[in-house]
Amino acid sequence: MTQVRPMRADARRNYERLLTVAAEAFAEHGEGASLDDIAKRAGVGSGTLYRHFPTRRALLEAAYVDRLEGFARRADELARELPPGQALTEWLYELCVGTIQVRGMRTLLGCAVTDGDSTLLTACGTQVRGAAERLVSAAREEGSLRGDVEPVELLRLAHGVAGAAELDGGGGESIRRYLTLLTEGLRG
Amino acid sequence: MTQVRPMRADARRNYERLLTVAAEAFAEHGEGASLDDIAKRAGVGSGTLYRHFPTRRALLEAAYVDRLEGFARRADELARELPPGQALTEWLYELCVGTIQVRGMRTLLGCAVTDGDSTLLTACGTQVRGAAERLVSAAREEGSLRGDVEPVELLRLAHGVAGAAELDGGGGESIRRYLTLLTEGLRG
DNA sequence: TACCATGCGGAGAGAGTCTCCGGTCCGCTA
DNA sequence: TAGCGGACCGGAGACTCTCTCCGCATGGTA
Repeated sequence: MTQVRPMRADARRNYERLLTVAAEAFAEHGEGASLDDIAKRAGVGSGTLYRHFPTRRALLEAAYVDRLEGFARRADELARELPPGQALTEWLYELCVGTIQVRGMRTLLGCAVTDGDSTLLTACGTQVRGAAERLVSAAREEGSLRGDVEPVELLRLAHGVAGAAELDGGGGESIRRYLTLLTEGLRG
Repeated sequence: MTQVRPMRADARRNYERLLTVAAEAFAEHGEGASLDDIAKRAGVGSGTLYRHFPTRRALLEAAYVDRLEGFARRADELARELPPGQALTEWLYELCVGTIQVRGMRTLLGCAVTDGDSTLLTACGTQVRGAAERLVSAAREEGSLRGDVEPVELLRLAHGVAGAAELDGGGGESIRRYLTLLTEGLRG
């Protein structure tokens, strides 16, 4: 927005390379992946990495914003394809799968669902929350979702379900199971 | 069990000191607390720390086994004091509170609920799972819990709920809310 | 072509982990 | 209660990772 001057060509190149490598590294080693190693694999000095991304968090966010935005878009797709209740369930499922598969994304999605302090993340957290709101209100209207659940509560519960499923080994079946329990409740 | 020879007095003293300090440090700084710092605060060299506890994990486990065992004992207390359904709910609540309050315990409880590779943890994980089983079967018999929930699933869900509540700020109210949603289900 | 701000890279300080081994001191025996 | 052997100690130091700093290279512009 306030990007007055465009990045120099070499800078832009390095920036992109870092993002690509970082996404791989975080997916592989989790969010603790070595930053110097990422720099090395991207063929740049560590100074360059830290200039573009002052903190580990900044890099993590930048590497995954597009996926986070992807979740938001996916919500609207599902809303078009399925009846509200199913769309919501399916979206939560995909959210959980994504959270587990891409190891570095766990925390990130968690934060996107909290009052963030990062502009970048806040922006796309807002998109995700917006998507959740649309799905939730449609499902409510249909009568398939209880009236008093806040969208953000649902997102946090999904995050929790992903955590639970991860303890199981993180397969899609575990996620489905825990989502079912959550949906239907535990009562006898 | 195969501890033929008792520890020498000074060794035992150091061991105990390390445990005390470690529990404090982990509670305060999370499981990433500096080990050398723990050694220093306990007044021993880092060599001593690593001799007693070869890995961070070993120390973390040793520092919290008693609390984990405490959870198991607490289950039986609650079973005596309250009707089965309530006892279960209350236990899960306390489990979540403990998980959040003692920062280092999060992962630990998670692992206690998975097929562990540590003898120490497996032992007390078994206690916790046993306690969960007793509460679950009582609640089932009473008819307040659906018949197809495995105790271990419940433990993992509780872990997830703690995660969700932590995103909220981790207050007791959040935990209660999420447990309620889980218990009653999300249906409209 | 020449200029210079933008951007680069990697040396190095700082913090943490973990090992190794010379030295200490506990606890047993006479 | 002195003396011995081995269990146990402590901290120096090698290694890894993070992050900063600054002399140097280079893309964009005139």
